[in-house]
Amino acid sequence: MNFWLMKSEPAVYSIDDLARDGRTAWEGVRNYQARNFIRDQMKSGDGVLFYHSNSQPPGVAGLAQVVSPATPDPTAWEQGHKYYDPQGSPEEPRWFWIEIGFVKKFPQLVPLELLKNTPGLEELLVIRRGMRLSVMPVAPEHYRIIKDLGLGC
DNA sequence: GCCAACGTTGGC
DNA sequence: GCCAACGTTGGC
Repeated sequence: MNFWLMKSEPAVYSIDDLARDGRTAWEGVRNYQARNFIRDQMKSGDGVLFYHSNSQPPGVAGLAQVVSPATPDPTAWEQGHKYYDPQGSPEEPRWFWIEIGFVKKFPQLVPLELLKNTPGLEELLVIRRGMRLSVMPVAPEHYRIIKDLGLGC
């Protein structure tokens, strides 16, 4: 079982939206490194930290889990779609998505600032300068620490 | 709104 | 294959 952090702008899709929908397809990943994580490593049951980016303040808003295997992202060949990519096709898919399911919204958001100041999280990727991946791996120990912070343990 | 960091594109 | 230009991300 692996653990991940996935970024979303809450103005676009928030943890509350996920709570309402129950599950959602993570469409629109158009970065090869993130694509490779999705396609090659994400498995049903993997734990997900749902991160709110571009918000006040940014931080981890709750927990989700992977609920589907990776499948081709069909928005890539929808002409006119925001995520349309003319270089892909159903025969040779270039981009993939997984679906995530809602697990829990934290009673209060774990702000980026707290992640930076929590001992044991020094190596967490999301606090690194210039780390812009929308999907990134999280060490099991880091996941546990952040989950405990979020749940108030 | 600013701007640093980074990925991608495309001319050569 | 190099690298400048450009677009995007995302914290501040």
